[in-house]
Amino acid sequence: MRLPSRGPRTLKKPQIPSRVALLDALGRKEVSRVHAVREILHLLYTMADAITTRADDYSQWYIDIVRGAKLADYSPVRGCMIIRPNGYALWENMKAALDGMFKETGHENAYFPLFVPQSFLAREAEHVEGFAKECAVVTHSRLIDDGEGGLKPDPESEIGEPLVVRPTSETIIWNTYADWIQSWRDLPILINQWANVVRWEMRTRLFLRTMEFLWQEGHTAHATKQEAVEETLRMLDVYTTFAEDYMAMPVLRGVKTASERFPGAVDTYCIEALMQDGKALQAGTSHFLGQNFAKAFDCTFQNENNELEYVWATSWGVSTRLVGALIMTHSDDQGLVLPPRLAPTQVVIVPIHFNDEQRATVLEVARRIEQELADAGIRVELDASEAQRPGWKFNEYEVQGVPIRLAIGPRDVKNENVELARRDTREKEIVPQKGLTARITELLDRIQEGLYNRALQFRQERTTAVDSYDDFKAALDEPGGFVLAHWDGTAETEARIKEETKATIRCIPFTDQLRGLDEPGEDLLTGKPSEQRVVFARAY
RNA sequence: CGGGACGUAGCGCAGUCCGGUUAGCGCACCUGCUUUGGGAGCAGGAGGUCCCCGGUUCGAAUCCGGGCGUCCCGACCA
Repeated sequence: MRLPSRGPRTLKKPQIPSRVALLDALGRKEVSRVHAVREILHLLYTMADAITTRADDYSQWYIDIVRGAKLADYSPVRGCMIIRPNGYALWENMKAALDGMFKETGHENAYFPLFVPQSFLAREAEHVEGFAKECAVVTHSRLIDDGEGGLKPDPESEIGEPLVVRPTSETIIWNTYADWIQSWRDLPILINQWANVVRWEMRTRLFLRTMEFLWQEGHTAHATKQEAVEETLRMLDVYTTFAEDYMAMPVLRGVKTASERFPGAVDTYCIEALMQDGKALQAGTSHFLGQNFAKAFDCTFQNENNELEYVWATSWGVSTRLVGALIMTHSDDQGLVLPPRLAPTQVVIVPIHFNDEQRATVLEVARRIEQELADAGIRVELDASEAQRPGWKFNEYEVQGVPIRLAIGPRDVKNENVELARRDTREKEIVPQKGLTARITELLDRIQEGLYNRALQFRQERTTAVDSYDDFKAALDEPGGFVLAHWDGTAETEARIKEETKATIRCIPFTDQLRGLDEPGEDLLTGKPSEQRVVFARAY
């Protein structure tokens, strides 16, 4: 049973069956029972107020979290979402951390156009094939009265060559790089852009799959293959560090198989995370593009030996999908759980008082603590609003995933204590005001580490190595998650396994992650030789 | 694209079968009082082109025709 949560929602909950449907199900003579059934359902739908549990319905739980924590709304545009301040603050914190790491590794930010001439997209054969089916295309520049009180594109205003709303920017960027690069002295070019992209998708899942999303895309140009490959792997390392140190989300690193590769890439590397429902989520990708785009856009340079060579390329990106990954890695049935390093608010203070006199003394202490924490660089918020009562606030901040909550009431003022509640374990304790800042600084670190360890343990419990197809199928259901198995390297086998089990090869992992399991073997299905195990999973 | 359901206040719904007071209920919202250590109580209040167009009728949320939109299942996609 799914129950609606508090507050306005545009989301349609499952609807109570109509009278007609119930009459069909129960029989035409059961009119009174039909009324009773609908009455009961109606009561259940309106009286209770909870986030759907993960065990009950995982995808509904996810939607309840996103909406309950006010991260995003559905929009009037099908397939698009509205990122609310809470969700955007998370993305901003991710951006800030990543942007710093990009700068540290020598990258600069720039901005390229939203619109890509249609002909650009057609230049690289695999690239077109990969993206052509999901492009939004602009063909007109003007609206006119349609004579029926509405508007329509002015047929007179049809623009010459249609413009594609960028699904990714390789083409327009390489068209530009071709102008910028003549000599080996112009290389490398290390550019990143923060942007939105549009991919015309059928299904929507907030943050995980929407038509428009926000991301960063790095595009680099190099003089040698080796340098480009090194860059590709360097950025994969940056993503790994970000995922593990900031998001507290362990990831597997590896390279994609040919069928999962980015259209136009020579090699696609990825980090893969495991969500709580046992499904894998690609959390970031880094592509070695070889000379494919350089050739498509005739981008050459003269090397030190006065020879003309094509430029070597990389591109790499992460998107607002990471917000979805964050949710599904840590959150519980009470709501969002955020790692302190990314939490927009790390500590919330809730004052409790029964009269004006108490209000004054409680707030005085609360403000002093707020100031001390802020001075220590902690993101702290004092909620002194009288619009809601303390109990309501407790719940609200729990749903929103604030890592630490402090409650201060008259009792605490008198005893020079505060009540400290941590979101990750839901433990509460009374602690002295003295030394509070140091305690909280240390606790935030411990929470960050604890979340990572919990997620890592979860992943380890759901990573299985198997050597037979029967075991493989069993492991996908129980315990689920990542299944390490041998594969003969052919697309045919990969496709057949996908067809039969819905599992795909998430990556061919770097072998340092396969401690003790890096022996060669034989393919599950065909028995043909395999150099190493690959990671299978059902995926988002 | 095929099959099914739905469209009434910000949200969730009742009322429609069988046409007839001023279209109701819960949540949310506004005002006041009492409250406040885990989603407060009471009282008062505001909020509606009943998806749109046309028809039948003395009278349409309700019946009829057409249109639009949304959701679910399948197909497709990842």
